[in-house]
Amino acid sequence: MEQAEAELSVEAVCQRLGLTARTLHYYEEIGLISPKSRTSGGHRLYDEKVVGKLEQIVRLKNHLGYSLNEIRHMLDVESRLDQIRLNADNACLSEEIRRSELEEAADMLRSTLSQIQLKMQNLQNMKNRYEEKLRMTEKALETKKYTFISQKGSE
Amino acid sequence: MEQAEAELSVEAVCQRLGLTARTLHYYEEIGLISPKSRTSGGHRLYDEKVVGKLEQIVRLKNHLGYSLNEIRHMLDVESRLDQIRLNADNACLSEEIRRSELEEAADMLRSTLSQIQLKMQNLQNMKNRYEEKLRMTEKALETKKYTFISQKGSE
DNA sequence: TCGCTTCCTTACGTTGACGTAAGGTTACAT
DNA sequence: ATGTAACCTTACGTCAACGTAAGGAAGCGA
Repeated sequence: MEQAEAELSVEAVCQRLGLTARTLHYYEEIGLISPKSRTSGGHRLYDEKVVGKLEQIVRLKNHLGYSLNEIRHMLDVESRLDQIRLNADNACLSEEIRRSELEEAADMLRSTLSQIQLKMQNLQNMKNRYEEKLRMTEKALETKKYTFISQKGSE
Repeated sequence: MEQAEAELSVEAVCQRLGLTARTLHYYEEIGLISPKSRTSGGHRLYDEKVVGKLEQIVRLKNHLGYSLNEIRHMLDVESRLDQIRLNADNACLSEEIRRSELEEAADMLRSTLSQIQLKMQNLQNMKNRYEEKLRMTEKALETKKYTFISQKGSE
């Protein structure tokens, strides 16, 4: 189906995402990512899937303030969901086991979603707060402008 | 105007916010907060203003993932704005200086707001993503339920 | 094959945000 | 006055998330 994807070197991935090699190694150490393969000499080779994962990691970490532990947890849930979906129509485990896995995943998703909801509320509050402050500051600047002008040369 | 506010001990503040004394000390060390006064023996006394500030710090840190450095920066901008507003109608500095301070503050506010905007977008994306996953998981559970029922006792 | 760059592993260093322990002082109820 | 709980300062410990340096192997264009 997919024709052999381009294999990305460490450098290529780092440049595209603004990360360092050390960061990739570290994320691999703690089980967040792993290279698709290695060269005969042991050099890591990544694919586009890893790049997408890394993008998500960066967003979750930098913009949303999740720790790498939390992120791993979230990614684990996602991959387990994919896993379940994969062998859903395919080979079959016990119905009960599959059910409980799905329930667990759903719970995690709901909890994550409520966390996100909370964060959004906080962000909205912050936004309102700072917008108000900005309005006041701009208003102050407006009035100052007038006094400034009227001082320099009236009319 | 304000009648002497209740003075809060370290313990009182910590209990209300779920923080430790060490945290208060640390925040004081790095210039985030400071006690309103001290007892003759050197014990710290806080007021309600500090509590509000701490609440904001906690929100910015835990929910929005800002570092204490970034937070100090934001609080600095806010307090400088208050400062400007205070001696706005009161004693007067040079108009130009005041203007440039206001401009600077406005810039910082705008940059902070755009950061917040970005975070909200990211959060919205995450939310959509996880809602979709949740929907699919729930759908899977629904269909499983039927097969489960029809297996056990049809009708 | 040579030279240069990229990459490997191993391992110690660093920074932020506190935790924790020590040794002594202050506040307050009895 | 006294016990004890809360507090003080000083200082070393810790954990996450990498940075950085060392010494050597792999890739690769000329």
